[in-house]
Amino acid sequence: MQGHSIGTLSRHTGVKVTTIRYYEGRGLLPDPGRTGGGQRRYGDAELNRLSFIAHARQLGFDLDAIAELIALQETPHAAHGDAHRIAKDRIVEVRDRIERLRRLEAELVRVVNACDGRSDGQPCRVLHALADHHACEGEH
Amino acid sequence: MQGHSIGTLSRHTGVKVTTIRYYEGRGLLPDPGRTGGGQRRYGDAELNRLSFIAHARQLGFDLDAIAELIALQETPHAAHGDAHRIAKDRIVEVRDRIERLRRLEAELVRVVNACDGRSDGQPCRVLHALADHHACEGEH
DNA sequence: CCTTGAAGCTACAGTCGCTGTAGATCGTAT
DNA sequence: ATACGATCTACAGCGACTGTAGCTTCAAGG
Repeated sequence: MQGHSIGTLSRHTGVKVTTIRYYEGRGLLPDPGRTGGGQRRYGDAELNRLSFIAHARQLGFDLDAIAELIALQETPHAAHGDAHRIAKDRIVEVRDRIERLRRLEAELVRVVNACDGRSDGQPCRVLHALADHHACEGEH
Repeated sequence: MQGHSIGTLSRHTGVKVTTIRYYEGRGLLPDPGRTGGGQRRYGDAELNRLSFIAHARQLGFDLDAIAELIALQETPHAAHGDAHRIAKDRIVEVRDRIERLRRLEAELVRVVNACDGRSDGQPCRVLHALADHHACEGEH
């Protein structure tokens, strides 16, 4: 039977079979053709779309954003601004997340250093430091 | 009636009322005393524990790790090594996450730059760049 | 004392993005 | 013809909550 099976798509994209079916249910992939026995068969267009979805997911776009990007692909007009907006929003999100994680790291280091190197009978300072939010510099 | 209501605890810790009840169900908070009418009343010990949980959550510990940390608090012996291990594991996780996000940011910037500044009638390069994983430097 | 309105109660469904299961059927190589 | 892996549907479960419905209780004002 011609076309790619769902497993072939999975192997090519690294997206699990169950996840592909889930994407179909979410409307991110069109209903594919079926064999006489009811198994899905895909063409290259579906393979490309799935690659697009997989890559966008790896970049942290959520499925709604990806659906929006796909819709933009279908209507090439006026897609410029919108696609940029979505991608730029994502950059802002990522930068924000990096910043917060950096503060987190500093705080965790503080917590661990509160006790490191000691091994006397005292209760561990790590636990105390965790309870004590006031010692944090800046919010997180 | 003496003691803090669940709403008071919520206000002091920033943890939502429903979340406090959820923590109770998960065993992170003990079953509190109740008024004659069945409402929860808390003492300062519970308030402190909830603050601990809230702070640890902000630092990204999951509820299982927090349960483990609480158990360590109850048995001060031998808690040193374990508490340090948990916290240090978390630092490693956070650093790893920062690194991956940094690669992500670079990739997103690449995607946006693929088109930025142009506004002719061409289909947007952002969408093309998103489909094209091969152009990524390094994995993500 | 009585009313009112906010706050609390339980129980359960929904969120997101899958993942895992059960039990059946299909496709293909030998 | 048979065996065996791949695929099918349908649904439950994950983590960490959040939201809803339909109640009851508490505390303050009149």
